[in-house]
Amino acid sequence: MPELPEVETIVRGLHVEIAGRILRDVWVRRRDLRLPIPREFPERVIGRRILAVQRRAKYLLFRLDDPLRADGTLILAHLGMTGRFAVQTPPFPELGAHDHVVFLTDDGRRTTFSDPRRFGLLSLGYSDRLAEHPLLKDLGPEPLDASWTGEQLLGKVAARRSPLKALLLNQSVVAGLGNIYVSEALFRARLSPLRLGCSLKLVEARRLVRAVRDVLQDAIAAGGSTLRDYVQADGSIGGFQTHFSVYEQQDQSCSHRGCPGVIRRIVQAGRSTYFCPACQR
DNA sequence: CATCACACCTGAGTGC
DNA sequence: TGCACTCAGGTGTGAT
Repeated sequence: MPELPEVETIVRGLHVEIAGRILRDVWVRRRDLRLPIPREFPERVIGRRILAVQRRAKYLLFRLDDPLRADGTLILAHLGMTGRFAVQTPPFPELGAHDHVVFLTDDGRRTTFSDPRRFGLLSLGYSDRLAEHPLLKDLGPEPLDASWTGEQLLGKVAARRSPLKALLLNQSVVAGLGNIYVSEALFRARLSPLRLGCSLKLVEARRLVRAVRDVLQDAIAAGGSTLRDYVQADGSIGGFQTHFSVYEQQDQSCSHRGCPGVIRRIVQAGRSTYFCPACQR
């Protein structure tokens, strides 16, 4: 489900709600997510204070204080397709079959991690060794960082014979994009998802970088996109799904000024791609 | 490498 | 109502 804008929205909401709180108890009701939750998870986090909630790619990072380390422990979470975090205030609703982990905080509230499909994960790491973490070490640059440039992108894809769609989905090329925002960014950059990496010119790579950044920023400003499962930390839905230019817009006319094209849906590597064959070249 | 099929798992929607 | 089937914001593996 959640791509960078959805994760960023949830992270910001969680930071406001639970940063500064102490974890009084943690219930792991089901361990077998995409990766098993470590057995020592509760003992490692109970009693710790949440210092901050941050994001790297599509991972949520909960930084915890830790009297045993100069720079502490952290919880890594990935939402997969259907994962969600919800901060709840008493009286608490009954827990459901998909509420796999419950965090009780010292303010009397609780935060639940739910994930019907169990493609998500919860793991542990150390703040001072983030870059070496097995789940993070191969991730590419953050697209919203100023250090990610057209030159940087071109350096990664110039020798590749994969289509741009696949390259942008590849988290080691650039981190955080998923199926929605790849289609949307390629549309804004007027580049065909079928173009191969090795065909990209510098001006096009720069255009693509700008388009990726613009669409991600617009989506974050709208609180992300809700198709089916995604909700913000407070349970409200996102707003960007009404701004899609191409995603799930097949047979609609192209929204680029003066373009006579019609949006098409194709399948690349088993996943839907939406684009305008007329203006995306 | 690159591409594809397939796997993980559940729920929603559709057509008969 | 039931059943079969398709599809879904992700990621990883193994075959070719």
